[in-house]
This record gives sequence, structure tokens and C-alpha cells, in this order.
Amino acid sequence: MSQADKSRATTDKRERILDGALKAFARKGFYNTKVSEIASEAGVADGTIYLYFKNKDDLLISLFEDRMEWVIDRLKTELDAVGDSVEERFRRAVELHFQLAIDEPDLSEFITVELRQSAKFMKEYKNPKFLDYLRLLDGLVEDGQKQGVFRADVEPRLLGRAIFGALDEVLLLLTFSRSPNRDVAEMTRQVTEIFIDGLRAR
Amino acid sequence: MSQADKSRATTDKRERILDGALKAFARKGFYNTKVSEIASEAGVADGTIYLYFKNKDDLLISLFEDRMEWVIDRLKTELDAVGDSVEERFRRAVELHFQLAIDEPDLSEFITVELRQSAKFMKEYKNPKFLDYLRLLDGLVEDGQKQGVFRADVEPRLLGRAIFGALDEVLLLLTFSRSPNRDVAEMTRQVTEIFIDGLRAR
DNA sequence: AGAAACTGAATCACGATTCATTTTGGGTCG
DNA sequence: CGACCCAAAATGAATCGTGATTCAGTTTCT
Repeated sequence: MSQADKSRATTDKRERILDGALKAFARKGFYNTKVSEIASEAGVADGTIYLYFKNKDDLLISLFEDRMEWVIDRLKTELDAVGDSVEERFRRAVELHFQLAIDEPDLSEFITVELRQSAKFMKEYKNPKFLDYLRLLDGLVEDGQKQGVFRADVEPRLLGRAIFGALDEVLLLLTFSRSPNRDVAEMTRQVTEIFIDGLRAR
Repeated sequence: MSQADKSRATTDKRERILDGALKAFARKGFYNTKVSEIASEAGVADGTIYLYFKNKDDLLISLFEDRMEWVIDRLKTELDAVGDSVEERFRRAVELHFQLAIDEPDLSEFITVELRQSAKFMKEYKNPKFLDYLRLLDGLVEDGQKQGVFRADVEPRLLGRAIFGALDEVLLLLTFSRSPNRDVAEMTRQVTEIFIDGLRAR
């Protein structure tokens, strides 16, 4: 086995554990998930998990960082593809946030439900990936202000936070609503319009 | 001791336990709080808690219901006092939500952090008080639509949810920000204006 | 006195973590 | 090539602390 392959195999097993943890946490939440359940979900022995992660908490944090990074990269890529119009970029950000409920239901459940809980238990640890995501959102507000499209009398940090809250709560609704996939496009339209019209410079 | 006094005393001890639980949960979260910590915070023996609550989960649920009811009553009262203008009522609702961080920091932390976690572990149990609060918010949107002040092409339920998310995320920010009480009035102004302008009928 | 409320030490199930043992897999040598 | 060796990786049964809950005994009420 070459060095590259060996490192690949290692990564794969680590990834299997993260996958298993995501499934398990989504299903029962962090505190109600047994390490042995994660292990069996991942198809490894209990002890193996401790070869890749210091402990259960570390596994949670690692899972966050890994998946948030994925979400952030996806958002950045899609925003780059969409051009310069702040309105259009904003709309796309909203749509992608909601789309997570369809594309990655487990991840969606994990993020919406466990983020705060962990924000708490990580009181000292400053969840940096979450802050990156917030920065992306308030960056949109800031850009809109610079372009003169958005009103200048609001703080981007505050609004970014409010927007994140709104998006995440709707994502939670989508994630848990048993009702057949409500129309993501229409929900995107409504939420986008409210914020864009509210933010627009007069 | 009269019947009224006895019931009062009982209520008091129950209330002491709820208070202790609130403090403890706010400090360390539900899963990291020991029943014995709640007991000592409340000044009762461990076993006494089980005379008033079936188990730790039941204590959590009871605490939710009790405190959310208080929050809802407070909001209803204040909205009644404020008159018919939807804009003014909306502004007041936002302000009261944020004000919780100042008035009741423990409760604020408890609600912002534990609500989702519990929404999860109460998957079957339909947190009715939380739904009442949502209903109050989408009721504002609906009223605005009926009065022709707000646009009719959005679903109140969706917007109520988005608004709750925005408010709660900002409340979280206020609750955890060590920075000296940021200006609640100014934050209220900004968030209120965005939503009202976004919702306004054209 | 009798009931109700309360107490807190003891129980007991649970589950994260450890570690002695086994398996794997590539490198070396005859 | 096959036998052998070693280190790294993996295993999973046993350990061990923890903490929710119980309940026999005590205190407080009426």
C-alpha cells in the first residue's frame, strides 16, 4: 500500500466514523447516542473510535468542523457562480440554506438541533466554522450597503445574525415537517423578498 | 395551616425547585446538570424533587411550560397595552423578546439554548407553549395583512417562524455577548424596521 | 397519634474509556 | 517466491466512575 493509499484508507475510516456519528446524532441527539452505537453504525469496534478522536466531545467538535466546512465551501462556490447582484446572491444563499433539508436531512437535523446545545457546552471553544458562516451572511449585507443597494443605517453583524436565525428556524421547520417537501422555491421567494425589501435603500 | 396556605407552601417548594433547575440548566445545560445540584440550588433533598416531578425529563418539560407561559402572558399583556397599530405592536414584540436578555438572563439562556435540544428529545411531545408563542407572532403578520398594511403574498406561518428565528438568534447574541448591554432600543429599531419594511404592502 | 412531607445514603444500571490481545500488511531475507 | 518479522491498526470485553432514582427512616403537620 503506497503512502498516498495508506493515508486515504485512514481518512476513509475516519470518514466512516464521522458518517456514523452524524446519522446517530441526527437520530437521537448527542447525549442520547452511545459511542457503541456510532461504532456499529460505522462498522468499527468501539475502541477504534478512540484511535481517531480523543473522546466523544472531540468527535462532536470534529464533526461540526468537517460538515460546516463542507456547507461553507458549497455556499461560496455557488455564490461565486451567481454573479455580482447582491439580490441574486442573497436569494441563492437563502435557497441553499433551505435546500439542505432536502439534500442532507441528517446534516440538517444535526446542525439545527445540536448547534446551540454545543455552542453552549463549547462555551470556551469559539466555534470558528459557525462564525465563518455568519461572516458570509453579514458580508452580503455589507456588500449591499457598499453598492448602495441596501440601507446604511443597520449593522451588518446584527442583521447577519438575524438572517441566520430566520434561515435556520425555517430549515428546522422543513427538516421536521413530515408534510411532503413543501415548496422550497416558494419559501425561498417569500423569505428573500421580505429581507431584500426590508434592507433596500429608499 | 389553612388549605390555601398549604397549597401555597407546596407551590412555593415546587417553585423553588423550578428556580433551582432554571439556574442550573442555564449554567451547565440539561444533560450536564445533576439532579443533586438542582436540589442543593433549591435547598431541598434530592428525593424531594421526585415528590413534585416524575423524573428529570418531566422537570425539564414542566420548567418549559411554566416559563414559556410567563413569557407569553407578559407579551400578551404588553401588546394589549400598546393599541391597534400593527407596526407598534410588532415593535413591542421585538423589544420584549430582546429585553428578556436583560430582565431574565437565566431564562433567556435556557430558552435560547435548550429549546431546540428539547424540541428534539420531545419529538413526540408537541411543545404546546412554544407553538403558542409562534402563533402570537404569525398572528401579528396575519393582522397586518387583514388591515392591508402588510403584503398578502406571504404565508403568516412561514414568516412567523422566520421572525421567531431572527429574534431568538439575536437574543442568543445578547445573552452571550459579554460586551456591556448593547443598546436594546437601537437593536429593536433595526430589526423591526427591516421586517416592517419588508412586509409592508406596496 | 396518624398522616403527609421530607430526607439523603444506598442501589444499580449504564455507558465512556481503556488496554491486553489479535489481526493486518508491508518489508526483508534466504 | 514463501517464511518470517515487526509495527501499526484494530478489536471488544472488562473496568470504573457516575448519577438518576429509590425507599427506609425521620421530621413536621393537624
